Parts: sequence; C-alpha cells; structure tokens
Amino acid sequence: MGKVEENKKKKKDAIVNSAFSLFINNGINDTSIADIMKKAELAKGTFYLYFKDKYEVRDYLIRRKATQVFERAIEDLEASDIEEFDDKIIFIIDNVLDQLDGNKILLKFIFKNLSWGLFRHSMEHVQVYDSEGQIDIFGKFNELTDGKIRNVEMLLFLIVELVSSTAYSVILYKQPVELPELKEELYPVIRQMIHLYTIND
Amino acid sequence: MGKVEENKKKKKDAIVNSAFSLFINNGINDTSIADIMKKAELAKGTFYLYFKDKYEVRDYLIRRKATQVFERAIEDLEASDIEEFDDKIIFIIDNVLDQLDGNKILLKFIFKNLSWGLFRHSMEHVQVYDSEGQIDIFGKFNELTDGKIRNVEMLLFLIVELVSSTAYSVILYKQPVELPELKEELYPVIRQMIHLYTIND
Amino acid sequence: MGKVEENKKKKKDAIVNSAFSLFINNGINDTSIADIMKKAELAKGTFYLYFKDKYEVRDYLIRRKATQVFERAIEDLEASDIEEFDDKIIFIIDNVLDQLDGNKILLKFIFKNLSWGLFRHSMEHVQVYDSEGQIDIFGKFNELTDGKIRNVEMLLFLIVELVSSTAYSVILYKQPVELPELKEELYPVIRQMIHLYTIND
Amino acid sequence: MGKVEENKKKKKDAIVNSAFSLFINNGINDTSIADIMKKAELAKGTFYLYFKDKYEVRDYLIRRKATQVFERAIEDLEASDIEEFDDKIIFIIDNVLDQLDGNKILLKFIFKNLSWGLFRHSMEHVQVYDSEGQIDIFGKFNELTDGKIRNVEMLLFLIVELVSSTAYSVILYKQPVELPELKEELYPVIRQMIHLYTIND
DNA sequence: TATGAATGAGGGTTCATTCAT
DNA sequence: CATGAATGAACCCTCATTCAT
Repeated sequence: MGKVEENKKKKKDAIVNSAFSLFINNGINDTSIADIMKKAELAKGTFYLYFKDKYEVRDYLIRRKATQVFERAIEDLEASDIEEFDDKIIFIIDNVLDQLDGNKILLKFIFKNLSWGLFRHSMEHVQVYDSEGQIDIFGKFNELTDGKIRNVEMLLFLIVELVSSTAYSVILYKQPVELPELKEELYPVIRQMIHLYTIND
Repeated sequence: MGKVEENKKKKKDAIVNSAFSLFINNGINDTSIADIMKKAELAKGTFYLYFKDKYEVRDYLIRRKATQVFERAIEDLEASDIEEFDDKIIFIIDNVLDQLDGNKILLKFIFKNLSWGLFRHSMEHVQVYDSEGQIDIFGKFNELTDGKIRNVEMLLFLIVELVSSTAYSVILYKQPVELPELKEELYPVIRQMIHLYTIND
Repeated sequence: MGKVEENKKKKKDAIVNSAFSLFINNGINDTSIADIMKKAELAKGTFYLYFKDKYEVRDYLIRRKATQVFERAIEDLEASDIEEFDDKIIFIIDNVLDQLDGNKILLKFIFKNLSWGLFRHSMEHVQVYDSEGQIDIFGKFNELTDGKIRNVEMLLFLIVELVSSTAYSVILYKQPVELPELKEELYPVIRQMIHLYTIND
Repeated sequence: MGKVEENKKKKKDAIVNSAFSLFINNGINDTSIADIMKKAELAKGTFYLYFKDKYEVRDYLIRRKATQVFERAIEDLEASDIEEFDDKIIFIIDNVLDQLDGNKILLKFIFKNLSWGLFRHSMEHVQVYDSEGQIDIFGKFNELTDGKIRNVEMLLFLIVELVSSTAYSVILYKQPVELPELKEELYPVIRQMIHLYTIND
C-alpha cells in the first residue's frame, strides 16, 4: 500500500471511529458532520471525500460492527468441538448475546439499525479462514446443515429476528426479564424451531 | 364538554392528524413544526400550547394507533366463534398483519417505534366492552389461557417480538419472502411455541 | 395601514436598500445574503420572509429604479412645453442620460440588467398623474404619436436598445467617445429613425 | 513546436473547450474549476498552471469565439461579389446573425459579455488572408469606405451596439418580435445610418 | 510539470422558539 | 388563548486554493 493510500485509510478510520462514538453517545440525529470531523480532528470538507452523508457512515459502521461480532463468534465456534447443528446455532447466539451484553452501546447501535438485508450482506462479508483459505460463511452454514434442514434462510431469518428483537429489549431495558432468564426461555424455543425445520429421514 | 374544551380538543386533533400524515409521508426528521401547523391550518405558536415538541406528538400517536389496531383485531375476534387459545392468538396476529399489510405506512410507524414497554402500555389501554362493561385486556388473556399456560407474559413477549420484527422486514421490504409465505412459516412456529408453554396435565 | 404592515414595509425597504448599495458596490456575485442582512441590521433568516433569493431582490430593484428614472424624465417633460413627437423622445433620452451620467452606479445596475421585457414591464408601472389622475404611460406614448407612427413598439425597441447599449459603454468606460459627443451623433440618428417610422400623409 | 510545447497547447485547449461547454450549459456562476478540470480529464491543480481563475478563461473564450464568428462572416463576404459598402455591412450583419441564430448558446455567451473594447480587440485579431498575406481588418474597413464615410468608428459603434443588443433580445427571448421581422426593420435603419455618415461630394 | 487529497472559510437555508399584538 | 413576524444558531455543502508527492 502506497503512502497516500495508507494515509487515506487512516483518515477514513478516524472519521468512522469518531462517528461511531458520537452516534452511540448522542444518537445519529443529534450528531452533525461538523461534530464528527471535529472529533476526528480533520477539516469539515474532508468528510465529503469519503462519505456522501452521515447515513452512509452509519451503514458502513453497522456492516463492519456486525461483521466483527459474528466473526468472533464463529472463530470461537471453530475453536470448540461442538458437533451438532443445533448446538452450533445456540453457541453462536449465546456468544453474540454475551458480546453485546458486555457492550450495550454496540448492541443498541447494531440491533436498532439491523435489517435482514444488511444482516445477509454482513454475513456474506464475514471472513473466516481455514487451512485452505477464505470461507464463504453462508455456504458454510448450508454445508453444516448436512442437507438436513429445509429452507435454511427462512429458519435463520426467524431466529435472527426473534433473538435480536427480544435481546434488544432485554439487554437495554431489562424488559420483561433479564438476560439469563431470556436465554433460558429462548434456547428451548429455538431448538424446537430448528427441529421443525429438520428433515426427518 | 364545554364549548371551549371542545374547541381545544378540535385543535389538538388537527395538530395530531396533520402530524401523523406528515410523519408517515416524509418521516419524522423531515417534518418541521411549521409543516405540521401549516397543514393543520393553525398558527405556529399554537403548537406549543398543546405539545412540547414533535416527539411528544409521535409518542401520543404511536400509543393511539397501536391501540386502535389491536382494538379492532379483538373486536373481530369477539365477533368470531373461535374457541381454542392458540387459534385465538393466530387469529389476532393474522388480523393485525392484514391490517398493517393494507397500511404499510402505519406498520412502519408503529413497528419502527414499538418497544415491549409501549406495547404493554398500549395493551393496557385497549378498550373492549362486553355486556358487563369495560374489560382489562391483559387480564382477559390470562383468563383465556384457562390456567393452562405457564409464563404468559414471556410467551406473548416472544411472539410479539418475532411477529413484529419479521413482519416489518417482509411487509416493508419483501425480504426475504412475501407476506403469505411468511405466514405459512410463522404460524406453525407460533403454534409450537404455544405448545411449549402449555402445561400438560 | 396597520402597525404590523407598516413594520413589514419598513423591513422590506431596509433589505432592498441594503442590497442595492451592496450590488452596485461589490457586484451581485460578491454580495451574500448575510451581507445584505447585516447591512440592513436584520437577522439573516428574515430575508427569506421577503424574498426567495438575491436575484428576486435584483429584479425588484431594477423595476423600481428604472421606473423612477423614467417617472422623473416624464415629469420633467410634462413641465416643459415641447410639442413635437421627436422632440419629446429626444428630451426624454437626454433627461435619462443626464440622470444616469450623474449616477453611474445606477446606470451600471439598470443597463447591465435591463431586458426589453423588464423595460416594458417597468413602463407599464410608471405612475404619472395629471389633473385627472393616473396615466398609462404606454397608452400615453401611442397617443402622443397622434397616429403618425407605424409600429411604435418596434421604434421604441430600436431606440431603447441603441441608446442603452451605447450609453453604457460611453458613460462607464468613455469608449469610444465621451457623452457629449455621443449625444451629438446619437440624436440625429434617432431623429432619422423616427422619421423613417413616420407615416407620410 | 517542440513536443513539450505541443503538449501544453493540448492541455490548454482541453481546459478551454471544457470550460466553454460548461459555461454555455450551466452558466459561469454554476461552473466550478473542479467541473472544468474533471471534464477536461486533468487534475484540479493543473488549472492554475494555465489560468488565474475562470474569468480569465471566459475572456479568452469570448475573444476567440467572437473572432471566429467574424472571421467566417468576412470569409463569406470575400467569396461573394458584393461591391457597395452598405451592402457589405448588411451582408456581414446578416451572416453573423444567422450564425448566432443557429447557435443561441454562443450568442448568449458572446453578446452577454461583449463590450466595445473587447469587440475592437477581437476585430484587431481577425485573421484574413489574401494573396499578399494577412490583412488588418480595421484598416480594411477604412479602405472599403473609400474615404466616403466620416467617423467610421462611430458609425461601426452605433451599428454594432444596435445590432447586438436588439438581436440578443430577439434571438434569445423572441422579444418583441422574431429574427426575420427584426431584420426587416433593422436593415433599412442601418442603411439610413450609413447614408447619414456618407460624405456627399 | 502534474497531481489530487486536504483544507476551512463562507455560502444558502431551515427551523425551533419567542413575544408583541 | 391565538397569532405569525422575527430571530439567529446551526446545519449542510461547495469550492478556490495549497502543497506534498
């Protein structure tokens, strides 16, 4: 990477990090581009060399952050020796929930803005490597199911929406219960859902 | 109600209706108080005699609209002769989804802003009447379960979050499928969930 | 006129006068709305209660200023006892040129921006009063010709364009000659033009 | 011309041509240096190696374009066998008007910015060649008059201003008439003007 | 020479809020 | 109570110009 390119990367990162910090502290509506650039210690006009508006920054951030969270969950999964498909799903959910429970700000930011489209997009960009190089995560999921799950995307959709919306309420507002209790209730439901989508031989 | 009171009610309604129409057409961020009052055909200063800011109007509206939707669903349920608990739940969900499918704007407005807390609050204000007068809707639910459901609130929480978040994506963005297909997948899952919460004698 | 109306008139005048002074000193391009309102000692936002942008102010000004100049020329004409049509035309031209020679700034402003359309519009708004009240100036012109001029508008068009464009160069840049010499050359040409449009009995 | 010189000429031409196209399409005020250089496919900073600002480009362009139009008119005149002085003047006017009628954009650009000074300057740079080489166009005019016209410059000044200002209004806004009708009225007037400046033996 | 990333002043515009009427 | 003219802070965005490469 040339010196110029490197510098540009550094600037973009400064903008993005500044924006993230302000978005989660003050909300997107109360964050102006002037604020972002001031915190990033760059000139206001520089913003427009990298992004069209603050919503483009937000989308960029959501994708990046969501990707990071899942990347870590999957790394941890790889490091474990879990074998069954449903156990793997529960493991990932549990891992993600714990990550977000420890970083409510991030949770708020991701789940408040996450749409299924963005989620899919993020998943397609999760970078996992094994001995043979990069792995396509959605392909991997399908492979994991071993052909035993019908309509994998729908199942994931249902699980992701259920988990994200309940966890949002629970972690942020502790309503109607706290996280451990939610998990206790949620996981059996999810196992049952997976079972419903499992093809019986 | 005195003439003065009546007049004030009329003004407040004008503001609220104007705001609703603008919120759903242009979004809350792109709606100014000037816009609201122009459409309401009232002076700008008058706004502050009724509300503190536009977010107060929004919250007022969400509660009112969500309540209306459920009120109608429950009215329709009462008019039917459905007997089983799970059938009743499915009926209400189906009814609400159809209402919102026919009014995407309303869906966006309600679900974008609906939290479990607001939902509970709305439910407590649903006005249903039988021969003996007004009925408490949450109490009614409990009664309906006939003591056969454990942890009714958790079950409702899971169902409401699952339905609202999947329906939001599906009705608004047709992602990942369209509404009829979602229903087909959703209802068996919900029945299964109810079953999971049913106390076996 | 109510107190409010009176105040609004005063504000509009302040804006317009401030703008005129800045337009002629710095040019329209180098005059910002902030400049105008600062000089007018009003808040920046107030500008938009009266005008859409500075070009609207410019057009308003041109019409007003052009009208004033002609109004005065015609007043002077009325006070004289000139009888012949061509003498009257020359008198008006001479009067206008003298006014503008004494106010180059105004000349620059009017002639730089004057189109035939704006000129006609201005003429239609010249307010001249005689013992019997207001007079329509274009009608008056026609009347003056006593039916002896064919195609009055074309004749006026030719004269106005010839006079304004030559005078602009001469008064502002003294090119290619100075005003007295221009007059000496111009008036015979104009008399000849009038003659060409005079219907011979 | 060395290869370096050639390259510089090419760059300058690219800038100038890009600027012309943008000036006439969007107006000078709405054309930024960034726009010009983007269209010219050159770096922004390069602009300042050739011009001080966009107004310098504009002046350069006006001179070049005005010169071209007159050059062509005079070429056409040379190719004809018109003999009388007044016929020649009318021929040139007619030719120029037709050129500009077919290219309103050019007309707008030239006449909006043309001053008598710029016109004289342009005329001095019109390049006409006969068997003996380059000809001075103003000298040529004087020669053409055969000493029969007094005050040639004044006559040209009056004619140029009359024609350019009326044609501007007529071609661009069709006010107060269209071009053929303007010609019909204009040419007799001009012939008469020439006659007025012709020395009677 | 040529580049184009970076600058930051300054433009236009909006708008919540106030307050004299 | 109701009005709407006035405010001025705050916003977004553009752009001529510089300068390290």
